Amino acid sequence: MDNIKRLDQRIELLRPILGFEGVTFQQLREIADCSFEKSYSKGELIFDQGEKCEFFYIVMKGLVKVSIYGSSGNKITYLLAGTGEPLNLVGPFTGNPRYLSAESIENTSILLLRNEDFLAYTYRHPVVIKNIMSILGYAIDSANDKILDMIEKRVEQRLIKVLHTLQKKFGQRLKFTSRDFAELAGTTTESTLRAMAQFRKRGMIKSNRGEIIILDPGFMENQGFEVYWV
Amino acid sequence: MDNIKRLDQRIELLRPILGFEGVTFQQLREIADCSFEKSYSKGELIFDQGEKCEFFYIVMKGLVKVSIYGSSGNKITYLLAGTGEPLNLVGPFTGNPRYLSAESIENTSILLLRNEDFLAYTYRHPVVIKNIMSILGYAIDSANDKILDMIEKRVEQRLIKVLHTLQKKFGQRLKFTSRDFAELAGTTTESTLRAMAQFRKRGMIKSNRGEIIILDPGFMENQGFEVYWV
DNA sequence: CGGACCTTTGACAGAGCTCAAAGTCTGTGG
DNA sequence: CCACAGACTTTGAGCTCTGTCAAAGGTCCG
Repeated sequence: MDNIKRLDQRIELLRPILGFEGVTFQQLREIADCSFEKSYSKGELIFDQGEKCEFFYIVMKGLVKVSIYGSSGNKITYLLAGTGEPLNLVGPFTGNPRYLSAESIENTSILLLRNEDFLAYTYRHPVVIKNIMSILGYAIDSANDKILDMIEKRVEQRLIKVLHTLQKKFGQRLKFTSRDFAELAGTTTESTLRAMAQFRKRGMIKSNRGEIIILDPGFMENQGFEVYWV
Repeated sequence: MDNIKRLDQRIELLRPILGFEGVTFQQLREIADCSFEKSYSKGELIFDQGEKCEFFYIVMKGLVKVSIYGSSGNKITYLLAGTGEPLNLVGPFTGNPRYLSAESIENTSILLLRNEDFLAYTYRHPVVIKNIMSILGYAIDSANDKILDMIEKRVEQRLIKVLHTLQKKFGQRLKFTSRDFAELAGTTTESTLRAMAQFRKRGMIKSNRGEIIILDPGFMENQGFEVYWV
């Protein structure tokens, strides 16, 4: 049956995340049972800031950008979530709106769980709570780190850090536009393009429309750069 | 007995925080029983970044500044914790080091609980988990908001926002140095001093060494400024 | 084909960081 | 009780990074 197959897929998606490894198949099945899927095409809005949170979202396929808009049209990217990554860890607990919006940047399918279903389950597994706390800790540390970088690092250095971060997560071929990089580094598209021109001159990268290829992965590694958490 | 009195104090400290209201006296007593106190004089380091976390810290009396240091000596303040406020919500769950250090900025006494004691207790009370998640959510949103403000707001505006925030928390008389304000707004002492000179000219504030008095609280209220979470 | 989006580059201006020097306050220790 | 070192405040001058505005060409999609 196709339905069974689908359920299996969901179970395999859930198992490796948040500490669900230790959980029995039967239990995972229960939770997978009351989940459902939703598809979004490239560029579609998944949720917007200020909306109440009713569901817990996990990316099944594709790529999602979670970001924040400033009052003068600026935007920063807070999280890039791929397969198996959750979009909103806090929301299900409070149900309250957050200052985050999520947008698919590829064709994406999302697994949704009602808050209650996710929570009922979570409360029974301390290790899941622990892992969520740990992730939120990283998120906070990373955000604070970015604030510091805004103060003491220049655009170029922040961009190298962004490239390094993305390389660790996605490999050497990064299919993002300069605007995407700018939103990650907290700068403008123009400054990003200028910096990229520099990097190209130095032989650090190669670039086509909508993608950057990192030529010398070792270089950034050796710089002693920390990575952000995205 | 003095000991009984002390225990009562601790219980009264714990009750209003994190959703412990609903908890019976007996249970609070249990947890207060295995806590202990520690005193720090002004300017003392309570914990440093990179240390493992063994205890959950709550401020009993005084004021604590939780901050992060950058590689070139910069520093930003992440949290100002007064009576009843916890210093490290994530630490007890993971035990892992964070990028945070805490320093008393008044003579302070802290209530400490071993991670295990705090957690054992917490896991039994979903409302506590929920409240912790909620606080962490605010912390993340606030940090992201600060990043946006670093991009699109000028030093003056960020400082007004900081003053507004502190006013809400501490009232019109703010006993902080310009360096403290700078660390909150993500700028330098000099720029802060210059901005404060402006505010003084405009009749918004009055200032002495080590304190700022906000003269027109309504003004900031009406500006439609959001506040940070500190 | 046309519009939308992305890239590229130039010129310019200004916010604010840095360095510097001097004055003021405070509390610690002799 | 006084002196002095350290911390805080104040203000100036200069410089530079980078955001803003602008113009033009390339690419993709409907």
